[in-house]
Amino acid sequence: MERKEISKSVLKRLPGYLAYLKSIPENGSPYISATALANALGMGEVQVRKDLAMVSDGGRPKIGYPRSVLIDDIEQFLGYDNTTDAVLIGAGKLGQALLGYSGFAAYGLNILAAFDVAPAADKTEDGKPIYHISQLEGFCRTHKVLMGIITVPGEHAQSVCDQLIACGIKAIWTFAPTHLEVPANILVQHENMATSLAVLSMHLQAQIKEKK
Amino acid sequence: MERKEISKSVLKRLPGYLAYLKSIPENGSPYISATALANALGMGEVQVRKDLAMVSDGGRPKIGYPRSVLIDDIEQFLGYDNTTDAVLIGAGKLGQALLGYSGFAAYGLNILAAFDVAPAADKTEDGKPIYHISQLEGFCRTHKVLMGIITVPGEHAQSVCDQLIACGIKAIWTFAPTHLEVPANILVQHENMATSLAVLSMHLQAQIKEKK
DNA sequence: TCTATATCGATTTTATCATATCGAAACCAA
DNA sequence: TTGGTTTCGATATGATAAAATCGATATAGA
Repeated sequence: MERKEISKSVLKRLPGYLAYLKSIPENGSPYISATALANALGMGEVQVRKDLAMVSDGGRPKIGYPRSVLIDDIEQFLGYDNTTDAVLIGAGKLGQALLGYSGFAAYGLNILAAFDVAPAADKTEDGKPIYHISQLEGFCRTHKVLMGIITVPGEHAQSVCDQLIACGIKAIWTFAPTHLEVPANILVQHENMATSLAVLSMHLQAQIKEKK
Repeated sequence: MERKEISKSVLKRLPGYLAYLKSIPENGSPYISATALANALGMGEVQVRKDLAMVSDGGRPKIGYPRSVLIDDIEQFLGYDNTTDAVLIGAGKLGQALLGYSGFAAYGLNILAAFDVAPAADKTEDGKPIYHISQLEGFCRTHKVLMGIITVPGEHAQSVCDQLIACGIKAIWTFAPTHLEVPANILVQHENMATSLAVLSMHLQAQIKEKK
């Protein structure tokens, strides 16, 4: 399967398919059709079929896709097979929650260490080291880290972000509720709680209004 | 300002504007133009202007929008002015991180209490009560809670989700990495870490490839 | 007072994504 | 073998959002 240009919206749906495919019990048919997937996830079957066609070519009429092949194809496409290393800045509650979440391994993410301005301990409960922020650059250079995760309060996010970029980081995953200014070749993925809340809040308002 | 139909993509951008507007120091001009906002956030000025026109009409040529009025208008539109109550299920690390995050108040979200199958304590450090899951329904009914936050492991998410709906919940914010099956009138907002990671991972792969 | 300029607001164009339709391939049953 | 059914894959249509363009208006400065 050669790589094609892929739209971001397709990309965002792939993890959903993957999660569902993995949740299917081992017994039962080793095949799964795009139609079945669509029904299970409540989506249009055409869309699912198109998405799958982007990343795999194991589909056969009347049969569907072999489940294991499909899983492998999606994982390979998403890069879950070769793990990427990351550092985390801000060992507060959220930071520690992320550090302790073992599920990231399945997505090919490996958080090597955490950094903080005032480390409360030198290791997390799970044994991940916590260093002082001053050691960040040295660590990133020696381990060739390309991804940084920001879990500091909003007012320090930009400064941390600048430091990460200075350390050679190319991709940033931020949980801080502020806009980050970065050069063009750096990708910032903003995990935006405020956005989600806005959508939810909107829905509730509409519901309440409707009831009247 | 009467309410218009608004697209979800506009809705998702509003919190960004709001955060930036609030970050501007109090001194300086009390006015801000759509053009200035666009430059600051690295967006197209037309898009910003259109978005602002949806929620406010205080814009004047050559002047821009009065900052305070604009902030109020966006907040009112997003419903940040009247707080909504919520319950949180799953008092693990992530759950506690969310419980302890004081920033939600600014978004009009008030987490009343947490529930768990095995509460480790009866209160969080911040004084929020943690109850056994069996008390969920009674609590929701008496407090007329409409929003539920799910921070349990994936394998229990669907069951928790069903319970919440049975309690009269209308909007669900889930951090579990699984698809949730719900009736049509219930809104599920999936805070999808896997999706974010896919986007980041994709970017890194492209970067590495490019270098060769 | 008058002109120039910055900005808003509306309209049109373009691009992107989602949905619908159609032919081809593969299995199943008669 | 043959017809029917299911499913894939490709093409075409439609909807939605982003971008570009243009006129109108209010302020600043001459």
